Amino acid sequence: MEDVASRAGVSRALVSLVMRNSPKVSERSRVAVLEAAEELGYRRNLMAHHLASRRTMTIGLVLNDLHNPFFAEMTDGIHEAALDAGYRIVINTGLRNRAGEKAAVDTFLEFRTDGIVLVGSELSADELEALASETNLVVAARASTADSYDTVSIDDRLGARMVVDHLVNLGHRRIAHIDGGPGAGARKRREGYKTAMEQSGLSEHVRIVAGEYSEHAGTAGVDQLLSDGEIPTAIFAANDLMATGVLDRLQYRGLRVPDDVSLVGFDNTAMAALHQMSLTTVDQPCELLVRLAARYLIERLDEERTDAVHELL
Amino acid sequence: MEDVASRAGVSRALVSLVMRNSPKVSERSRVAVLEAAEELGYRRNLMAHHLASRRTMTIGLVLNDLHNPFFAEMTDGIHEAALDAGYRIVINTGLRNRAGEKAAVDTFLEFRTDGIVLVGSELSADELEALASETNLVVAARASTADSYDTVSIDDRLGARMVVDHLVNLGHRRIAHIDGGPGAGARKRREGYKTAMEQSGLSEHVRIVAGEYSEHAGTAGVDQLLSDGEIPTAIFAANDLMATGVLDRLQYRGLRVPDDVSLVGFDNTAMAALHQMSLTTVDQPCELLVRLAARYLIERLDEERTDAVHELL
DNA sequence: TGTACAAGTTAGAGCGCTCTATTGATTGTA
DNA sequence: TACAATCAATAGAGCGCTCTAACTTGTACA
Repeated sequence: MEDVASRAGVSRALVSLVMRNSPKVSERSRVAVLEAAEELGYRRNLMAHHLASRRTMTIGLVLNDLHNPFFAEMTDGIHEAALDAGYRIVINTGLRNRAGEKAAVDTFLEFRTDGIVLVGSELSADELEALASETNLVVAARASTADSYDTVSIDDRLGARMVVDHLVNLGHRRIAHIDGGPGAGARKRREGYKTAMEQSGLSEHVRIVAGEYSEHAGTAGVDQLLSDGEIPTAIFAANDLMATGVLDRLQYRGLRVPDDVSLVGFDNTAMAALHQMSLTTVDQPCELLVRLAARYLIERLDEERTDAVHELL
Repeated sequence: MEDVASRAGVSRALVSLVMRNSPKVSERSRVAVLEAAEELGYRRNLMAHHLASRRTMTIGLVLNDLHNPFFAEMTDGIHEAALDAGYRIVINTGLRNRAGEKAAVDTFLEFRTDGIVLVGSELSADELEALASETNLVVAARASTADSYDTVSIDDRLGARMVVDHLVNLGHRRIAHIDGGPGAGARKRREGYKTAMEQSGLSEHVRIVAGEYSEHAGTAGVDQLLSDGEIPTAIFAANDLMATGVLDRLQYRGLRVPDDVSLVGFDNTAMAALHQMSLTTVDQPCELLVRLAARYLIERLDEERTDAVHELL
């Protein structure tokens, strides 16, 4: 910066102003500085910039599992929303386990990103509280009423109920559920399923198989459902990724969908829309979810809002 | 750090040593410092750390398109390889266009990541050279002979030839190709297809439809193939993501796969293995590709190798 | 008792930038 | 012509850490 300054015949401070697009620089100086920088191949050092300004203009995005298209689909929306507000996004993946998620979060805390957006977090309520006390936090796709961070989520319970109602209307009674284990929203989907079954007078048919948000859990779930007891006429998989595994396994075992067994997923990923899948599923408005998440975080950053917002879609 | 130091009854420098796990700190001091840090909720500032040490121990990973499972599948491998060597990974997506990729790269350059791994880059040879002169660079899934950066890639031409040979062996003659446009390796796959067709005496049946590495290009490609001329008996899609679109569209148009039309993809993503897809495809050893990429970058960083390595799988 | 050496610790400069307060030049107004 | 107001530019301290070189201790040995 010193070199650029002397080459342009100005002070170091002025170079700094030019690099930050300050309006109070004469056109003449601006051009001189930019030319000098170009000639010297100067590129400002973000480390130093951030250290001195105490802002990084960067948002850390932690995605639970990049293998799940649901998360991949979220990146575009948040990228745009952030860019519009002058922020940049850096992504890290939780590798679908809490330790991985913590490591991802720690990276961002040490990098001092201005805020963090967690999508589909598996952290406990206490851990989220602790995190919120250290940075600006928005949690997407996982509801909460905490007052130290914002959340944007969908009504998982309602979604599950819609699935059950839909299947019941089609005449199904033996409706099984393969759950999402520790996954975000999984508990509520399970509870929603259970409540809806009971309210439809199908308590005796409630059948829940333990799983997680992965394809493999879907295949394993099918094996378990077929190995003991009566074969259900419909399966409600806790998310689309799992449903993919379920579909695959059912066909492998010689069962046709939907002729022999009906299948419903959750998330409405692009995958579900494919002809060869034609999966009935519950739509999660990814795009909206993530745009709102970005907006709330930016509100915290730019308008210094501190009271929590909780939006349930 | 000053506060932690005085609370632990040591100097700031010692706290720094503890934070960096230096071996030359007595157990007594280490414990005292860690306790003090814990009590004060101290977390070292990576910005300052990196500024002072001139190392970030971070590798920037630029993935061309997160929607493509091929890229998502690469993250796990590189994460592990990096972690083993004490580096961390930060991801950015190129949003499948050059401007987006440049922005992603610029972020990393300004952050001063120790090196950058580009997967499926669409940048020009000149741009890559320029980039390599500013940082340590490894390019995966895109071959080159440049001597300023390393590459790890597969033989796209051979892959394409294998596809054609396979289809010819099945008796196909009207084999069409929907290409990957500006995508990494797309040109070579196209050329490989063309050469193989010619060598099989099928020059007159060479038919290439312009596309790109996206699902939508697959559907559009099918529409074009069906709208004019004779319907091909086999379609070679430049990658699996495209093949998904092709499959979807063929079924929509009432054509069965493989009964009416054979389909082959490229990449061997998890998607292709699904029963309802059962896609014939060309395997790209993602895991290996990315592990080697990480290894070569780390060699540059830790062993200060500067001559280029080019590995063709 | 003195010296040598290793292990543990520390002072202080420096990494590359920003930001506040201040100066100097220019313009507008009484 | 004098003074205030405005704009552009700058000096210099400071962001939170690392790193070199120097300084203490404690132990071993002559």
